[in-house]
Amino acid sequence: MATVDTRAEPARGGGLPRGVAERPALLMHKLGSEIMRRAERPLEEMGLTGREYTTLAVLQSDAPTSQAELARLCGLLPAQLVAVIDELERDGLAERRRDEADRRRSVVRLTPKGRRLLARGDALAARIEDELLGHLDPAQRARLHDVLRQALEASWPLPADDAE
Amino acid sequence: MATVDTRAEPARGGGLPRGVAERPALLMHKLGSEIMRRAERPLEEMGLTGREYTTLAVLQSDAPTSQAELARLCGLLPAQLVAVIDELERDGLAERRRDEADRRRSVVRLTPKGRRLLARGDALAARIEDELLGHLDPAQRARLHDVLRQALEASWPLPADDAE
DNA sequence: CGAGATCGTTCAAGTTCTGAATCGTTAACG
DNA sequence: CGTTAACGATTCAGAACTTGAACGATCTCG
Repeated sequence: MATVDTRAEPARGGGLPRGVAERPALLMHKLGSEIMRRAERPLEEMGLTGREYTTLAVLQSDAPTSQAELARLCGLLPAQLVAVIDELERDGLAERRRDEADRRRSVVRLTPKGRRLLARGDALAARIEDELLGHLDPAQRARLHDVLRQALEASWPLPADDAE
Repeated sequence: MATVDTRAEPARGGGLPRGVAERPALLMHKLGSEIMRRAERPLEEMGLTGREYTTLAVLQSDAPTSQAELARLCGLLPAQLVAVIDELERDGLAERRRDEADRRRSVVRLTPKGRRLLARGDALAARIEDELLGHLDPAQRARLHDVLRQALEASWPLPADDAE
């Protein structure tokens, strides 16, 4: 049972509200936005948006064979991805190439510059992770990483089984 | 060191992309949105939006003394909260009362109906948590809950120290 | 009293999301 | 082969959301 028994208290100074702290689902959601909130400013200073960083990461690690697949992996609509790639290309971080085997597709590839900036983004992400998880030792952190990965990996098939 | 060493592989079927799975920060962010994504449809069926559910939760657990404080706790702008409270009030889930001690403020209180719907929302949240964390036993889950709470509680002061 | 701050609210401008329509290309199949 | 359907990338328009500025009412405090 979700341990929500909260007898409303005066609501102290600046802390995390109990209404959130007591509810795992809200906690997880808030953690997600907190990470973005913290990353936004520094990312912007290196000329990236959160979405662009994610896209670079997926480009490097998953080598998608089309924009449609890239969009799916990034959780974006194809129409949204167009603007992202436009921007990455404009900044020389990635480039489109027409797939000669199937000329409808354009394959997006990281440039060396894109790879370098992704590395800087990863360093930033690691720094933010340190800020948030400073109270955990490396083993606990690795464990948390596994738990999160399993949670998302196990739950992944669902988005597809859109039976309606 | 962030373990990102990824030699791009063919990008399998529907799974979680490696670009995300390997990066804790992206994982946490994705988990946050995945939760919302899953909650949205069922919440809508009970007439709530994610934001409204969060607001009900904070109302019950933190008893904020003004809309401004409620907004801060919910991570919303006061101007955004107006629409949320309008809607909650329209649905009979909460009500505004003018604070007689300081007549600028309106104190928002849950109605019994609001409390009941919040309980249903909590049940839904617990169900989604089960889906995502089914692979953890209760002790591990409690541990995860603590870890997340600590991460956010420790990091909370920062939003305030806007020294620029 | 009067200057300045605070609270809730409204409004307008900017941004983003979303779905439909389009164009070129490929696949299916009689 | 030739026609029809499907697919990939793109554009576009309308809706939805965010954000900051401005407002009227109210409080604080010298």
